Amino acid sequence: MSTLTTRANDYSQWYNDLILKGGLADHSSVRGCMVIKPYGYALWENMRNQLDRMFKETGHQNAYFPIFIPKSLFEAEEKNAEGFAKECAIVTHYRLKTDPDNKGKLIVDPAAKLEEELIVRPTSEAIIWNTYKGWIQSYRDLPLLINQWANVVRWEMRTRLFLRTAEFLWQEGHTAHATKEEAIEETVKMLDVYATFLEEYMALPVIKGVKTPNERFAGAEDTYCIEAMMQDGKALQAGTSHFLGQNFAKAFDVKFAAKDNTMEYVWATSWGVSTRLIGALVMAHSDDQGLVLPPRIAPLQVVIVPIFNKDAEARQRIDNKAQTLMSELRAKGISVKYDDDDTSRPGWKFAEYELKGVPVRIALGARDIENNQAEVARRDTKEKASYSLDGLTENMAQLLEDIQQNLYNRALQFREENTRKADSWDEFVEMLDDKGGFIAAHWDGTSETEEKIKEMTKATIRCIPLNNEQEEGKCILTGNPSKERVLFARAY
RNA sequence: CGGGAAGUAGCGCAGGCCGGUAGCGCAUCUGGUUUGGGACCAGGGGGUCGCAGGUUCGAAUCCUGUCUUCCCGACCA
Repeated sequence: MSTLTTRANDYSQWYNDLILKGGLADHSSVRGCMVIKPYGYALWENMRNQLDRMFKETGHQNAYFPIFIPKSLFEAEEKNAEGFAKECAIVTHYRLKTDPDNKGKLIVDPAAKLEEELIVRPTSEAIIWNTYKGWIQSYRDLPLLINQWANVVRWEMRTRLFLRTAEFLWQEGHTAHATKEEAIEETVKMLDVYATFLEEYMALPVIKGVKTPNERFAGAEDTYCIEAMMQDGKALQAGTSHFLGQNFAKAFDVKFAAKDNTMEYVWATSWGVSTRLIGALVMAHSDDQGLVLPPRIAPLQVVIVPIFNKDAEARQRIDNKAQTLMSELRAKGISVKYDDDDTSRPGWKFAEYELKGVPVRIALGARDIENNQAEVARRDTKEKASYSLDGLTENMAQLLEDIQQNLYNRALQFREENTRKADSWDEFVEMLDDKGGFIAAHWDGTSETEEKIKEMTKATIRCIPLNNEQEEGKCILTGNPSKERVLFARAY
């Protein structure tokens, strides 16, 4: 019987409790690395499968590149290398040997030093563009649309389960195009894919936008992003899509023969989302009773809990009905579990499945069978209602859709309520400290001002929203002229 | 890398100041009664107290060193 920390009491602790007690992941004995447990991994698989489908529908293919990147390749694109240099794990040796001074222990064999160090990939542009050089000769080879599902390592100072771990799972798309326009189009297209996925499957509304130069991916010309709002009013960058220009093509000398027989550098994009999305999901929808998972990606959509009593015949009737119901639901493509485990009681199960965020719970007892009904509880609102057993399957399919929609609406409403305009510095600071959330404010467009605001308030420019309304105004800090508002927030 | 906390049974913790050979709750196992919101009774099992030294007749406890993890900052998806 575990009690969860409440959101109001300690939001961070609540988040940690949910991940650990909800069975999504555990800390491991490796600093900053987590073990993703079956339930968490099932969630990731559902997300991954859907994204993978969407990538393929937009013409991409999967491939796999090495986890190690020779240092000389890694440093080829200077800005990219610089950006990641301070958080890289590096392989320097390839062999251990027994310690002559300490039986049973191993030491790194100094004789097995590598000629050239290998970088454990923090991102794969380098190794991929080094490979693309051999794949691209002509405009006929373009566009090249590749995605990879992989793990990467970033040696972060401070880690948090799912939100920032030293090793994480992600996908990284790496595409090559003949023209700048086409590459930009791809960048935006994939941003849209991400936004669609988050909104339709994760029930999480996002703001699409462009990063300021300060926040741009190392080596990119432009970084597009989707930003989501968590329940504590902080922003979370949920995905990025980069227009890389010709930076990597130049660094790795990837040219193609154009139709007019001239040699040109290839245009590139890269885009990714990671297991961080699971953190976003948890922080956006869950409550003090546990996880709340959107039906479309929940590992388990419906759980049937039988309420038995001493009456063996009644037990048989309940069991039969539950089995029938289960196969009907499965036939409709709904994932369902019948929990007839006799070692724990109904009340325990109710609490457990609430903790796990299962969207719908059906309780079935002798009383229900007699009345030809079932008690249905939805996780999002915790409402309970009696449903007739006739047509229950169809109603459950509809209920799952309703829950999906409700979660989205709720998150959208929350974001709208917590998005404000600030027109002066005092107002800006007050809103930030008082309410948090997104603040739309004028900014003079300089990195210096952005840095200063960050230092003073810890708020960063999350993005310049796409299709942003143009409006004359004055920078909240400097008073210099500005043509549009940008979105500020404190962020994860 | 700075600041804080913690390592004792699977999990959560007490014991430590005042040294005497380890305890509580949950979980687990056995038997039984139960089952509409985290059941109850009875019995049982499980720990070289993070690691290495030292002090002592004797160390979870005192001393020295060391490792690790977590939390808060700076860095980042």
